[in-house]
Amino acid sequence: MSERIEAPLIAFYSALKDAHGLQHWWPAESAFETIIGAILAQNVSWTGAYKAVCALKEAGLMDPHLLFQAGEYTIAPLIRSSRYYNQKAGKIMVFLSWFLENCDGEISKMASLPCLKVRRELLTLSGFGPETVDSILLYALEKPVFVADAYTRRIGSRQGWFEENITYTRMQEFFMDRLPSDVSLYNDFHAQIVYLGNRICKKNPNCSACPVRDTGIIQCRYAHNH
DNA sequence: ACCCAGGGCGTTG
DNA sequence: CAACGCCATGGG
Repeated sequence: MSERIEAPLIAFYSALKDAHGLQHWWPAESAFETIIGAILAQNVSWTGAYKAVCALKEAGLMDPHLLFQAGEYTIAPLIRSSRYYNQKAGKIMVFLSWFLENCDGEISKMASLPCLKVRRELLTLSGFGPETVDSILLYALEKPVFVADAYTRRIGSRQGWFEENITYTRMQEFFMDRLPSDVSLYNDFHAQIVYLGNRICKKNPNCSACPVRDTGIIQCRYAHNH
């Protein structure tokens, strides 16, 4: 309850923002598109996920009712570039079933439901884990929910903030306990972590060219062989 | 040829 | 509980 604000964490974020600029997440034309994008972006590069988003838009299907009517076997080939496209086509249908049933396919209704209730319910859907659900809450519904991920774990542990094997929940609490409840801050903080995480070594925590600690000036795009 | 990307689930030991 | 296998594209 005593949410004291920790300056070092803010300073870390500021260093990243100063070095790389605001990331302007989530790139989408609508909140619904953000949700679909969050599903398609699971464990794949954003370029692949974004191509799939565009394919759905070009097919005129970026709409809850039309997408649901199209069915998973129609959308699967459209989203090939998002990698596990058969699974993801199924996940989209699973979400749409919930969305149409509980919100009539209207984002405003979803946003007006209690955040924790939505979080609980989405987490029961097959294919929707904490990161995807929290991304939907933060980036589509603009709820003050901090999104953690594999990069957050990697970077946070290299910073000495927590152990590498920390759970998702505890990692999320680490940030929410130390940051003001600010949607814009949560938004760009996670985006900065992803930007940084994308260009540091996955395997070598001690890579001298990976400037995770302190400034955030990037030198290592794991271009060298360890 | 390799590595890895804005995860999550099901199955083993 | 951890440690895997599975899904199955595309860019560097």
